[in-house]
Amino acid sequence: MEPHLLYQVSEIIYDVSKGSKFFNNEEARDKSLTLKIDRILKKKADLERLDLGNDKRKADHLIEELELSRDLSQTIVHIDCDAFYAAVEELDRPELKDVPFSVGKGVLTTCNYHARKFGCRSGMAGFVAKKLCPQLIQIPLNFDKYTSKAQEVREIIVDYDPRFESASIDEAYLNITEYCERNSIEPATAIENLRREVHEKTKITISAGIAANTKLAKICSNMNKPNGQFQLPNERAAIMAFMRDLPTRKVNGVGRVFERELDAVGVKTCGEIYSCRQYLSKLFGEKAFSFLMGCYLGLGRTSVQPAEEFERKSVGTESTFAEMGDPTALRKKLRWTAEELEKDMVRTQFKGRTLCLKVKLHTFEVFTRQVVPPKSIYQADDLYKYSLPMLLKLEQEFPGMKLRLMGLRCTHLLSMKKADTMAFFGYKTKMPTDDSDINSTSGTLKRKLDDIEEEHWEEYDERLFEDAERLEREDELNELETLSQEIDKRRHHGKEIVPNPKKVETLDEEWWDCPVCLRPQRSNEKAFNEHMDLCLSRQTIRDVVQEATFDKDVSTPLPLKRPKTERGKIKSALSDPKQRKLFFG
DNA sequence: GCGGATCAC
DNA sequence: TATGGTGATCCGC
Repeated sequence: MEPHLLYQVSEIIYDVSKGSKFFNNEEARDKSLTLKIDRILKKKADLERLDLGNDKRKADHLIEELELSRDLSQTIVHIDCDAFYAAVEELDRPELKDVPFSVGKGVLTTCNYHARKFGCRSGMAGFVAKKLCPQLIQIPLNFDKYTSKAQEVREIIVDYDPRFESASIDEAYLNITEYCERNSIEPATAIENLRREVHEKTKITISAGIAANTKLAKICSNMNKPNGQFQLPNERAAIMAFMRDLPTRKVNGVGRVFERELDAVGVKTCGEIYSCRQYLSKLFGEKAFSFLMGCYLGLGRTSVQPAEEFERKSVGTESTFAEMGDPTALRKKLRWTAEELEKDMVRTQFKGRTLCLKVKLHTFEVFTRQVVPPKSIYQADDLYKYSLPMLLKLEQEFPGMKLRLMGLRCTHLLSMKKADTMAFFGYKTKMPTDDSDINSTSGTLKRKLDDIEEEHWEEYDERLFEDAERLEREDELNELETLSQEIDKRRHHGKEIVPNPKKVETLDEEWWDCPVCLRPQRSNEKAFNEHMDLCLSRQTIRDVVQEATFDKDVSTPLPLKRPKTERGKIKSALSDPKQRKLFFG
């Protein structure tokens, strides 16, 4: 975009935004970022007076170490559908092709390239975009449509890498090393074919980056966008040269804030990271330090992994609404939010051991509060019961508060998928391993699988898979009930939990120290007892898990996160015809 | 472990 | 008139 146009765009954005609550909040955030940067600069000035020889050696040592780990043997590809939602909409409504339009009401989720010429961007408020481009057509989201289109694309890329990794609905990482070898084809040619095939079959254009690892591939897919590709050779010199002049912001993980902070200490490009290496760890922390060293060297992950194999860490829901201050209305909204979350918890088959309430005030300030209920929960009644005290406390903290958003999220998840839970609580003698074969699967599913193997998968009736799923689900529910009771017994030392569903606890000013965890707790007797129960039960769970999971060594801490079981993998594989094919030859 | 903040899409 | 939802991670305390 031309500089003078760019200026006009930002001027318009400023004019329509200034004075709004949103804008005021942005300004406040900007101010605090400026202060943070001042602190960073002062710290750097202090460091400059010190001898940082040690830090420099530490950095150089890390560079050496990282260099040894450099793996140039893999060919990784990042593919990215161009303006995906907009492209899908255009297929249904070809008349949109030549006019600027955006997808998403209120805030633009994405927009086509015509709209971008006017300065419209994803994430922009609808009314601002309309100001920039009065003829902009705004259409609502059709999530189901995008999901099914994405599936069409995936059915093609699976032929290039059956273990591809979905990074989001419209992005994927592939490892095509083996594909290229097997077909004696150059990566660039293979990806040209892939892009052509995707376009022919789905009418979606995609951009691709080809490089030695995921970090580089992701950057490369942005180089010739839209509908283009870029390959960075798997050579150290080429990679170093590429990174040297690359603005830090281009790297995944460097956002608006980190870019500004780095800029302030004189780092605009990844190459400039090197000259600052002795400061980085003290200025930005150890994690950021090694991340930046990886950026300087152009290192990244060389493995890709199906997304289903990643473990989920939270389930949550949130929504924005017209400013609301009436406590009764807020309770009603909380109740509704709890009901929404229950649906997601059931859908994903999890209970949560902690519950997090998020609110956004009318000023756009965001606050979160969390509790650990005395048991893991997922039902709306429980979600509401345990989040209400947090809401009440916030009302005390901000008298007369008005909200524009409310959200609930469960973390420290407990999987309700039977295999996981059984293994977790020691009902299986051996933890499933990653590469265990299909025969290690037990129960209903295995029998079904044995049957299937005798037949040809393509001829197998889809409904029988559903039957298997349903049978298994019934099994799970029954066993889960038994298991749940067993767990509760163990967790509470045989004490009965007395439910008290209606009474809302008041928040006392007084605090007592819990004798188990030694932390201050509300002095309300019931709440205090519940908390103590939890503290005790945590210890009990540790004991149970250690007994069940480990032969001798009980020093390992509570494994909150467990590897996904083989059974889970098989189930996800069965839901995809291409992968099913892989399983059965 | 909690709450704020950042980041990606 | 008016600025999203979901999930992850890191830091300071």
